[in-house]
Amino acid sequence: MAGQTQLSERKAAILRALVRHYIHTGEPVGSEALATESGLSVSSATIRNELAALEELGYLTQPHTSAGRAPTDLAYRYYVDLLPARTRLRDAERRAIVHFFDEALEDIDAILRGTTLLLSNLTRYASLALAPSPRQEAIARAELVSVGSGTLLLLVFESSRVEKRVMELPAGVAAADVERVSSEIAGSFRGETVAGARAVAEARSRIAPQPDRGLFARLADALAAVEEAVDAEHVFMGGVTTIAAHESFQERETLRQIYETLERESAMLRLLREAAVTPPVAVMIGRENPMPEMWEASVIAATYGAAGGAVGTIGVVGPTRMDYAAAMSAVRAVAERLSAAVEALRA
Amino acid sequence: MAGQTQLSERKAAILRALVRHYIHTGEPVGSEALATESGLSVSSATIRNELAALEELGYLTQPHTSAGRAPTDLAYRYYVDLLPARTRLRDAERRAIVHFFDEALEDIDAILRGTTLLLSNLTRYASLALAPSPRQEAIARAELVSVGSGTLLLLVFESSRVEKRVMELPAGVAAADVERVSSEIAGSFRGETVAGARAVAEARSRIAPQPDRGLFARLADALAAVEEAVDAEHVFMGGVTTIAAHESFQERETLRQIYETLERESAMLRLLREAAVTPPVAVMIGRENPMPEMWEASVIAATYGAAGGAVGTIGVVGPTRMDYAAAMSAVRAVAERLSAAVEALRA
DNA sequence: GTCTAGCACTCCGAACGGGAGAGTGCTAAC
DNA sequence: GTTAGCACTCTCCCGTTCGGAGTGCTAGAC
Repeated sequence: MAGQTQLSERKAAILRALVRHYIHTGEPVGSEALATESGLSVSSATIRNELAALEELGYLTQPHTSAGRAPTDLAYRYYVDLLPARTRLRDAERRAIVHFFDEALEDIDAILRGTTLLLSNLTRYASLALAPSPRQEAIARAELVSVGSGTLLLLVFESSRVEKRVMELPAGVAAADVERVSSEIAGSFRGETVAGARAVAEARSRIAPQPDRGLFARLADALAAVEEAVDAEHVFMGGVTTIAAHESFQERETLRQIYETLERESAMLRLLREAAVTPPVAVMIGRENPMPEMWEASVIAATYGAAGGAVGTIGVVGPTRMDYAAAMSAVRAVAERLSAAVEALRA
Repeated sequence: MAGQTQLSERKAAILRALVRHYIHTGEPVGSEALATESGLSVSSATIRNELAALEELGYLTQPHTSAGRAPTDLAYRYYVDLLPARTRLRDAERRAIVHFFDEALEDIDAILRGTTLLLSNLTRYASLALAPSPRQEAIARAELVSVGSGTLLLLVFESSRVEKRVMELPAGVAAADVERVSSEIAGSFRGETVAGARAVAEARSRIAPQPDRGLFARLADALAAVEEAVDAEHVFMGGVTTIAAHESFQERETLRQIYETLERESAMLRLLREAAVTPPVAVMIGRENPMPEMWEASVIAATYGAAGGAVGTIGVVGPTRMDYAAAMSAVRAVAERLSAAVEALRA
């Protein structure tokens, strides 16, 4: 149960070999197999003793007395922490990534949508991408547009992202008033963040003459709503179905819960945010996850973004028995390329 | 195998009772159960004879010789075609629908997103919503906005939908030129459809003086791209996970295929389009579906939209053993309310 | 003291075989 | 045409058996 103890070199070697083996086969590993694979020249009996010790330390579990051992989350954590900082991708993977980013670098949303597909093709896990939040971003254009249904507040950010919000107008506001306020905010919101724009609108809602006053109050409300919505609205997912293929998720219920959690965008938001605090690649294994529904899954995440700009997050979700080495390098490589692509978009 | 034969009244009654029973229990139905439930006063032996005949006609299958019978797609089709045009919703369902549409009638995208959740809560099936394509819709505002990454073509439609497209500018175009063309299209695109706007841009690209000429050519390209993208980009889904709960989808592979198909937006687009040709509610049962991956599933779809405006589609996807009566009335009721809501948005 | 060979033991999972239950098809009588 | 009766078929469940995998322990070797 301790787990913090420094492992002997031999225990470490056995543990590494076991995790590697288990990730590969998915079957509990026996002492015999480890004796040949670990590279140590000791007998299976010795391995058995070490295995019992490792189980005592909390690294391993036994499904039943006469089965081999499987890694616990703690073992995966140990394994991941010792993984080399960067493993080489396969050529095919490199090519897929390069090829993708050579193509259409249109619009950030399109890129991210594509990125999720790329990532889930590379890893065979579900993948997620979070657009950089424009909270910190400067507004390039703000205006009010009259459409059939009412009046639309339109915000265009420097990253070319567009946010819109339908506003209810207070009574007694004429088209000309809307027009006037629209050209006012075109000037006064430009270069501001959403929060800044809201402050401006609030200030004006206190001092402007009617009917502008009421209009500015509504504007402040709409901006507050944009601030709220801005994070949630841009989560992209891809390959969610691929994880159904992994036999770790045999119980329908686990799978259903994971799907359901994936479907709740806000949950994913939180997940990626929490996961991606450790650069360059963050790994969250099984029960390390704050959400109990995801305790059978692991998340690998990395942030991306142009230097000095807002950051977004990408990641994959798979079974705890995951090919961490491969997934981590894939996520990392894609994040790096994606950062470059975002950088290019700004130029 | 024929299936087109007119069924005797008694066969029809038995078939109806069987389908109803099977939808309820999911178990093959025996002659005994039907004898009591069908309302006919005949013995189970008679029913057995009729069942054998119905099987011969292709309406029923037997998992094995000593099991009851289950409906084929043909039986479901027969059952659905005889369903009353409109069945009453439960009070709780009515209330859920009314309640939802009383709330936030903000923005069409938000409504549709909510609608998918509503529908899947009502039916316990996966649900889809397709936004009305703005192909036929009038442009309320068009403009060019300079952002960090380049120039953005921004189109606001009367329904408050916004489409954007990043444009590469030809060499030798100054900010002032963009400005000028932007105010020109603000006037000339207004009230046009996307196709109309493209025609305008094309015409101008032939006769305008440089540098506007090149700019209009790019504009025409961008508008063509918008036309392409406009259908695909607005498919909403909800409750995709709920269908995992239905025991009809026990084989993981079937479920995976369905998920995968649902994930392919273009496939869903096609599906809903094809499904929703028969008003008021279209039903596509099992193998009636053009895509083999969906042969284990049924789709119920209905169109919605403001009178005279573009139509969108909503629908649900569930197992062929589906509560058709309930699902059809739910889809229908939601589509009607949704039409009213869309109508209200326009006013 | 550490390692190892050997062995008894445990447990799972596949294979097997009956027995109950559900439902059929058929036959013969009404 | 309908029905009671019955033999038959098939599945599903349950208990049993049995081989295999892998363990823990002990006693001896280094």
